[in-house]
Amino acid sequence: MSQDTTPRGRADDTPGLRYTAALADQIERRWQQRWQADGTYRVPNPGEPGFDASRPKFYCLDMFPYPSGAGLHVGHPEGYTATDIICRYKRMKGFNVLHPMGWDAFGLPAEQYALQTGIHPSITTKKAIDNFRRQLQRFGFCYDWSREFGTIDPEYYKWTQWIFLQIYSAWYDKELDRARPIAELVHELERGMIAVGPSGELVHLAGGGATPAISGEPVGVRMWHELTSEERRIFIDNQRLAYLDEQMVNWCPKLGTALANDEVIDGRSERGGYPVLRKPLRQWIFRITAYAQRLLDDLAKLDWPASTKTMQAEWIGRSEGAEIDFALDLTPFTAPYRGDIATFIRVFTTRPDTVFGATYMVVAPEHPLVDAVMRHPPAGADGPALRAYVEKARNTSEVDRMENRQKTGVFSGVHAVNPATGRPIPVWIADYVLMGYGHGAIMAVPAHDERDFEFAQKFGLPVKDVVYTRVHAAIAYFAGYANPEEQAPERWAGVLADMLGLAVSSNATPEEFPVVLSTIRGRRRPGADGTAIFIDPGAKPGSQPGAVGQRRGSTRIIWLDAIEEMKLTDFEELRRRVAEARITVAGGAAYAGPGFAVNSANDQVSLDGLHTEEAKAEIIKWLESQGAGRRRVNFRLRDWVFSRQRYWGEPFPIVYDAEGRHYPVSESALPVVLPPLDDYHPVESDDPQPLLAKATEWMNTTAGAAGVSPEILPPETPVRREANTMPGSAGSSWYCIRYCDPRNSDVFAGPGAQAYWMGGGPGLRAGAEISGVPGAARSAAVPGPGAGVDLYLGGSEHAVGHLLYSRFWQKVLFDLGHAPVDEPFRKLFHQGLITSFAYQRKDKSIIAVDEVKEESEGKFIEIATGAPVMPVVTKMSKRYKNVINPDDVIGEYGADTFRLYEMYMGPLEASKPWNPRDIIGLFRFLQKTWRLVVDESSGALRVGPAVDPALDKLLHRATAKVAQDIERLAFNTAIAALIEFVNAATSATAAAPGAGGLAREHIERLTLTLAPFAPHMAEEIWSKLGHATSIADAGWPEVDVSKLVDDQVEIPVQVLGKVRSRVVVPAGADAKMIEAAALADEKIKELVAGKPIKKVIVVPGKMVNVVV
RNA sequence: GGGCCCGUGGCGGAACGGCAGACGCAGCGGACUUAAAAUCCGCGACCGGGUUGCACCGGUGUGUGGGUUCAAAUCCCACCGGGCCCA
Repeated sequence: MSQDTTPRGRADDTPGLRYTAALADQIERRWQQRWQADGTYRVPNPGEPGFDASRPKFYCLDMFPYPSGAGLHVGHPEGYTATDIICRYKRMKGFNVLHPMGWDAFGLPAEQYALQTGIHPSITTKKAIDNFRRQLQRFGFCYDWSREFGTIDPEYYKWTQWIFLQIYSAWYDKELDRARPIAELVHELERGMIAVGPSGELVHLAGGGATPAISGEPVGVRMWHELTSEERRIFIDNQRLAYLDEQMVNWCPKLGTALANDEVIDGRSERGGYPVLRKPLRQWIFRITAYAQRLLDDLAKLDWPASTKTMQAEWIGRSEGAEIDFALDLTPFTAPYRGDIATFIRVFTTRPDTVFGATYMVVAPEHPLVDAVMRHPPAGADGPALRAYVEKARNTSEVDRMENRQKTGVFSGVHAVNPATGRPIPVWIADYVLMGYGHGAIMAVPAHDERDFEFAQKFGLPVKDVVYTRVHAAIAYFAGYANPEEQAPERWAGVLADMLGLAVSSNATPEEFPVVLSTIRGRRRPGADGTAIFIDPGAKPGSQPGAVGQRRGSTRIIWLDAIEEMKLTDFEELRRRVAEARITVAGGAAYAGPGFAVNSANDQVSLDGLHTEEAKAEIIKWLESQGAGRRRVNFRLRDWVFSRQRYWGEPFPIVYDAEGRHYPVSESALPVVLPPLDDYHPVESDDPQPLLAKATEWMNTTAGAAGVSPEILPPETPVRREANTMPGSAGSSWYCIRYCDPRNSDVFAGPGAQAYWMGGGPGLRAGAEISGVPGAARSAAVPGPGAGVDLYLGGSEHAVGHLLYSRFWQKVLFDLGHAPVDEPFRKLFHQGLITSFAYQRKDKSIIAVDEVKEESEGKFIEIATGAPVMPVVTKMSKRYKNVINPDDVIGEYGADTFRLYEMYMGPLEASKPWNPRDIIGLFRFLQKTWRLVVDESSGALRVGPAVDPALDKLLHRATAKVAQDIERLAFNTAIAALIEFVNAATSATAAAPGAGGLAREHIERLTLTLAPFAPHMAEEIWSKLGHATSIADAGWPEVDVSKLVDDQVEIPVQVLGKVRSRVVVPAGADAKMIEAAALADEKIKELVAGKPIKKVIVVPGKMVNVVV
């Protein structure tokens, strides 16, 4: 207990056994020790002594914490208390409950601390863990601490490295749509079932390897036996799910480290303000994109918050469209260099229907064409300007480039040919196109893409309409068919406005425009011809006389304004704009939505008049026939860069030979243990160098010493270890599996343990059976109810990162036959943020709570200036001095009160402010409960002889409500129900002082119902009741449903929806009886007297509404 | 700019489309006490009528404006305000 707090409820004449903070502390510590000594919360695995196979399983997981040096804050126990309550409840309901805890302990803060102090991160981390564990245990959570581990434990990260090797040794078979071991790929290559395509891609040969020599294999396809060993190696490496590639990193030479995007501000490091360069670095990358479709599809079977699913779906970002090849005009290049340059630019577009409107192209500064252009600047390019631009752009982070307010770019000097129009279009280089998306190049359709439009406006590039909205189409029709009278300077705009108004309000299609125009022409006799078009579908006929006229009047003004916006001088100009396909420019913004294709025809294909979806299908068909494009699904999801240039992470089980070829460390040599460093200062260097490279002795070794199998490399071969380490998300991507079997030293988790805790129970087929069963694998193991973690609780900030990576690892392990399910977390829940009060100045800046005083009731001023400030709710922050330390709160009230308070604050998912004033209410509740059942001076139970039937009903109802509310994670209302009962029981026993207290039966039931929320007090009372075993093992009290209903119910009676009276009827009364009772009521009779009763609505047991 | 979520007493919050404000805090009143603390009991949205004061009666109330419905805090539309995510 900290010294600066005052325990509650202490006074001179306090009875010795009043529930004070001191007593709470004594009770809580005593039981915590007892639970630990007895192993109360240890959960055996299948096959272990004490395991009861007849019980269903419940796996409840908290997102494990990063143990920071600052210790727990009040946000941690919120989620942990919630899961603790559920787990205790489920256990009482007869489940085998797995509820583990551990540490996500690799990470930057410990490394930075090491840099300042020279203390090894493992020392600081272990200290932080000890502190976290102590704090958590003080809450009395029912974790099975025997399963605890940290991601930094070599016995754990051995298996993290092992999983990396599984991913490294796997490839994705697109035919079977699952990952398979590389060995199987080699086998199929050898048998001729798979061959290598012209650009090194994998080609499945129909008919297998039986007749590889017979014609039919595509040109350029080579068989395995035709490849050199080096070619084979490159092919295999390109198929791996973990592969090496160059990726740009934000390298800060001064800090000697790579920085995350958000650590770079305006090209300088956030810390220190040193220059940051974009440098390519060879890094390990996971081919998560191979799983994009499955990661998207499988969201459907998860019980997750809809918002989180949406975020993942958007992150994966599936879009359907086409890949289109634009031939390059190579004439500007001098002849000898032409062979050096690709003959076309490939783009991905979601709007192939707009290809006729592609008036220029843009490639990213990193695009291969740019390198070619810089090597041999073509005639039309400004070489120096081009180099300067590319240089600058390549050193700007993607985030900065995307935020780019002003479009920048430079002409490459090259032209491409639009395959649809056959016309040459210029190719520009601009940083608003990213190399990472599509193919790093776009066809620019300025009329129908916002960014392309901006760019075209800035550089004076042509804009061509190829999609019309209904309005555009109507304008074009008018331009073509207006009669001379309607073209008159004083009339054309008015007629056009009427036409647009009618076309839009009637949803007219272009074919109907002639009717629209003729209707307009005859509008002096509106509606006379009875055309459907004229009738406004929204207006109720006859309901509002004049409405149609008024509507048309105001509509006309709106359209006149719109026409004026287009700044047209006269009808001739309108006609010219339409002819030049430049209506969009006049509108001042691109139109990116769907519409009707226009100006989109060549000799072979015409999209004109087709709606966007039809136009897409039509143009793709044509492009495919020309060999210039194909249908394509594209994902926004990028492959996962898995290397970090840090020290405090898992080392890779990989070594390189002198030629830079990589080899895996064999399983038997794992773990590859992180070597100590003399000091943790990075080396200042322009050349990106991971920190681990400083451990030179460890770095430079031999294949044998590193543990590479002699079958792949002779033991004496000198090798260099991989100097990068894995990211923080490595260890957290599979910890949920390890908890099933945390001490297993033979496998990452035993199949039986996994099948029980992660699978659908013991009945689910073991993982080993799944491996190598093509096609059948996934359908056989679609997780049913109970598959995966049954409840995973943690903050929504992990909605994409951690939660997506874990799903990916789980799927890989599943595909390879190592895991029984392909989704780790069946049900997910996010607890809300706990905020705190602070104060805000007039200028909206936040001021710390200790710099403010309350001048008068509800009026706060800043002490330094006397200026008034407003109380606001913000995140807890050291800066605002509004951080709450759980240790202090427990010292003042005890852990049971803390738990109750956090659960009572509001709905679990809502963010809610910590209000110290409110805690006392929950402390009083516990005190009252204690007083109700325990004599404060003797400590004996206050047991009354008789069961009070009224209380009996109330208590059964409370138990039922608490159970119901726990199931739906509504702890605040569950606690309210408990408070209500205790209040009622207190009144009842006070009213009958002779009776002595609650009946024993009631004390038991109340204690059991309270147990999940306030386990220490419940355990104390439970033992006073004479039970020798823990209340954790007691059964949840049965509810007698007959006690949940009353004989008589009071039903409100409404007249015209307002409550006017109430009638008492028997509980089971049917609608007729209730209606009769309601109509017989004096007040109701009076109110409806003289009025005919039109209708009586009766909701049995609920209410009556009389309509007169 | 786009998407999602949320606006209920002085505060935190309750409320399967069916009695708005459960429960807690703060406040007020009473009991107990020499007194206080603690405890126990009670009151608690607003306006009007009524009454010495109650009781009671009528009306208005869930950010604003509309709509659907016998009935709306709850469903739909628009707006205002706040939050989160993406850009």
